[in-house]
Amino acid sequence: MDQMTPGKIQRRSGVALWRQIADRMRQLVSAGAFGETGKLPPELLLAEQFGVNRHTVRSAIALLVQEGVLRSEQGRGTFVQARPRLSYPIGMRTRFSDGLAGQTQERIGVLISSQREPAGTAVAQALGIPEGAPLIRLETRAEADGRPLMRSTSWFDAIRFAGIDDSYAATGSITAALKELGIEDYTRQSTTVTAQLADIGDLDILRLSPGAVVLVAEAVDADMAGWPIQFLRTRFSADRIELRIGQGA
Amino acid sequence: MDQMTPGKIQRRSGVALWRQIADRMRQLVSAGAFGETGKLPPELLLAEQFGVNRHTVRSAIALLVQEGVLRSEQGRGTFVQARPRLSYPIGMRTRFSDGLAGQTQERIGVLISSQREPAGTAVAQALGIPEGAPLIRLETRAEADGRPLMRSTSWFDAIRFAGIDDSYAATGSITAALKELGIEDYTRQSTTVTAQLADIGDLDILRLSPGAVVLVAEAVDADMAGWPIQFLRTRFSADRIELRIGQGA
DNA sequence: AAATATTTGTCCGTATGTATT
DNA sequence: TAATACATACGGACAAATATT
Repeated sequence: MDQMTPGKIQRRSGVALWRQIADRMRQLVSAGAFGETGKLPPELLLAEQFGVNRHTVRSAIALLVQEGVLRSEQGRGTFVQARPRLSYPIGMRTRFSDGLAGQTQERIGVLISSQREPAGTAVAQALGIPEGAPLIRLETRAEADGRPLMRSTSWFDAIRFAGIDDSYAATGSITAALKELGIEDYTRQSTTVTAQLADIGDLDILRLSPGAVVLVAEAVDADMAGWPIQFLRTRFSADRIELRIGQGA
Repeated sequence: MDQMTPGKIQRRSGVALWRQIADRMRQLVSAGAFGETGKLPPELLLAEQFGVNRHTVRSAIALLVQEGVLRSEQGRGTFVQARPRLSYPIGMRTRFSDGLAGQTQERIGVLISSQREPAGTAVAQALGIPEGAPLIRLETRAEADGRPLMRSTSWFDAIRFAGIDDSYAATGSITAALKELGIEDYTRQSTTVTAQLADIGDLDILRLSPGAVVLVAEAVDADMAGWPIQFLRTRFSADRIELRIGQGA
């Protein structure tokens, strides 16, 4: 498939032309079209390729500039601003901090909220505990390069892991928090990956705009004896990340 | 997160209200809201919850009916039509036919097109061959339960695997086609997963509507000696599938 | 079995938003 | 900036099919 070919835009599809074009251009940018220089064709040429008026292309570019994907300079042109996708390894020893080491400068894990709640059906099954058992649920967000990258919801046994919310808040890392609670090591037991349109919470927490895509990974971690210790659901901003399986992960 | 809460709809966002509502309802359906019966609240109630007119909700429902997600019956109500997500295992021995065995009735692999082309940078690197080396590219589509589930582009060394297009067309299976060419067994070497909005080709081949999401898996298969034999890029309709890693995959 | 209430399907007209010229 | 065409969204009214009493 020729990635440079803009492709036809669909009218009366319920999505405004300028938004369709913005979505397509976001794709093109993350696919590395526009080459080394990152310079986009002039607006008039883009308008012609998409088969729309220049005003419509300008609306699309305005959104992408606001998102930080593009940068416009009067008289010079429009340029790609975004960095390449981060590569997130998934495997037996999946850990956020290790996985992205070397790919990004600052990495910050922030505790958004924590609360106690009884185990629902899905979580209880994943953790191998009775339904209704007391759990601690952590809502966290992680940033890379100064922008939100993913948000996670994780569930722990409230008795065995009492105080993990405070430990996480202090360390900003699940691995470190578990270590404070006596878990020296753990492994990933299973991971399930799906993809969706970003929901309202994603738009807010990950600072996305409507129509953005999120990768959703649900995983179970177990201690070295094989007992499940946490169930977590992580939502990644799909534009910024790829999940890598195998290859020494 | 309360899955039943419709969430706020944004006006003037470049996405029509009926499409935002359709996207949200598609999510709710695949999250298993609407319970065992699969019966949706009446249009008037939905309209009230979303804060729009009944006609707007009807436009959203009309799209989902056309997609096969919902089914409307005059006088009775509107019901969930979609089946649960298929679960696709990713691991050393990933194979389409084995992976989905037992989950779906009919499974058909169709050859859309094939052609010879020189190796591009990415493919050459993945297959460990010189750039510009002759390749055979296969475009295929697979259906499950009578609806398109995924489409794949795969690249093979044109010399070693001459005639694989005919073999695939005849058998409808990569595994079978490779066996005809003397490859008795092979393993998955690596997989990379991303997610995007469906592009024009996806909309056409997978029969999706604009705003749909696709899971993209890029993988390298190697023979038992560890030599790469194929590079493939598979695009799954994200609504219909989840990728499962670990757990005996 | 009959009357009533619910729920989806269709039609009208009008106001606003989007895209082009 | 203004004029035009079309898509989107709303409100109301009624018909048709089904469910309830």
